[in-house]
Amino acid sequence: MIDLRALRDNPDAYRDSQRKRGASVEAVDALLSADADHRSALQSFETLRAEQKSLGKKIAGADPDEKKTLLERTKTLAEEVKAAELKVTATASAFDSAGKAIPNLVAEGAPAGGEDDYIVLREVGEKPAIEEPKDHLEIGTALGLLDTERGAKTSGARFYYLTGDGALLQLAMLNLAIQQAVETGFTPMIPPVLVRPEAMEGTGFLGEHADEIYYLERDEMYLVGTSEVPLAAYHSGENLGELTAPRRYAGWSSCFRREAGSYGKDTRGIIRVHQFDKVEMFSFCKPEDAEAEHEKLLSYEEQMLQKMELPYRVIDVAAGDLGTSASRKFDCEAWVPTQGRYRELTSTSNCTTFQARRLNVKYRDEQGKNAVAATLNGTLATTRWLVAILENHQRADGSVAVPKALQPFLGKDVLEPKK
RNA sequence: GGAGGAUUCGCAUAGUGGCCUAGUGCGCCCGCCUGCUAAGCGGGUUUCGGGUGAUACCCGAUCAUGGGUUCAAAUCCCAUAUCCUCCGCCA
Repeated sequence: MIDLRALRDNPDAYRDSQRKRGASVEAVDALLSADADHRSALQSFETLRAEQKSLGKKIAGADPDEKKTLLERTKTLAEEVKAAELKVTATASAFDSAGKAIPNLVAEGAPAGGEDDYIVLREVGEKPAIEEPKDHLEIGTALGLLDTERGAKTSGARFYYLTGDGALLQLAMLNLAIQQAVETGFTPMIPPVLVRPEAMEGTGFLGEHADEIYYLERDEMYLVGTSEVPLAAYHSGENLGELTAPRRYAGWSSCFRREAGSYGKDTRGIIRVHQFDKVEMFSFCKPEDAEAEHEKLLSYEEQMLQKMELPYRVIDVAAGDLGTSASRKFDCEAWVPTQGRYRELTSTSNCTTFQARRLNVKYRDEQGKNAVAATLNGTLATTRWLVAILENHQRADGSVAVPKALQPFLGKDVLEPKK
């Protein structure tokens, strides 16, 4: 939910933002007029209601004769109040949907345009020179790390088993991510992955992502596509107090995505799957600290990528490719040798107060007033990283070198083909 | 799956149709008193929205949520959610 007061003050900023996203500029004016309608309906209701209340008070203390005449009047008034209230309900819901139609205000520095209009901020690391590289599926299968055939047998396309050292490799990576998160002041969390509609709604995923989400109809619950959802909802309806430093959480969870509309895309291997595991960073902070916190989250992501010894680049995602809640987003993309291109491994978004306004997360500002907090999220490791690790660290003899940082967790420095 | 109980301000509680403008205690904030501290004394303290780009003032909503009854609902009725206790089933 955007800041309505800010929109009233400066509608042009929101029109510009919509333009940058390639979204509807008219939506801003639709919201403004819905707001005006709602406020005028609210005022007539409140006036009538005030009259009704004061009459009610008179009746309580009136003598019988007086009471009778007063009752005559209140009866018609009760009708009017009811009608006015109905109108308020209607304008409120129109206003509400008009409000939800507007995504977060795009940050000033973010590039305008669509998916391909990102700006490359930097490239880090050396792309490995591999003659005839094998892809991660071939390597993973040969080394007994990965079994997509049996995954499909059990659960269908886009499911897989991580087996043996493959399972250990993922656990090692996620453990390292949690360890790093704890060292940098995050509280580790293992959250619920089934959530109620309010949690999904509050994080803004039921809008554009609705098709992507698994829904359990019998229980009215959703399977989360990221632990961002339960982490954001963790403090919903709460006041976090002074919030002198960002409140940071690192969630470890399985993530579930329907991948509707991606038929034929990335069907090979585990680049795009229905279920994967992830360590996700999530911060609550003061709005004025959000930009600095965003840089921090990005730097933690880069630290993890460097520990995995992966060549990567950082992109500043264009406005049209931002999620509903994000005002700015940086992705880190790792080099994938067999594809000859960079693929997204992490994504960090600054949601400013957009998400927190929906979830009703507040803090106490310097004047002691309640104000809406800012939220940010970022990826620290996911199953997809295994793709980049296997492909970049493959060696001519068919083995895969284990990044130094993972060796203590894995107990070995190389993954050999099984004999 | 079944039976019962609960849900009121940050916390604990009072409140069974109009005198509830929701009381009290704790906590918190301001002040007084005190050579310090504690105690004591006085005052303030739900949240959200509108009037209204306003620390004052006025109005409305808010007693888990949504409906209903009524001129009038924290209070009565219905549904839902959550928590607790017990019974059944069970990985």
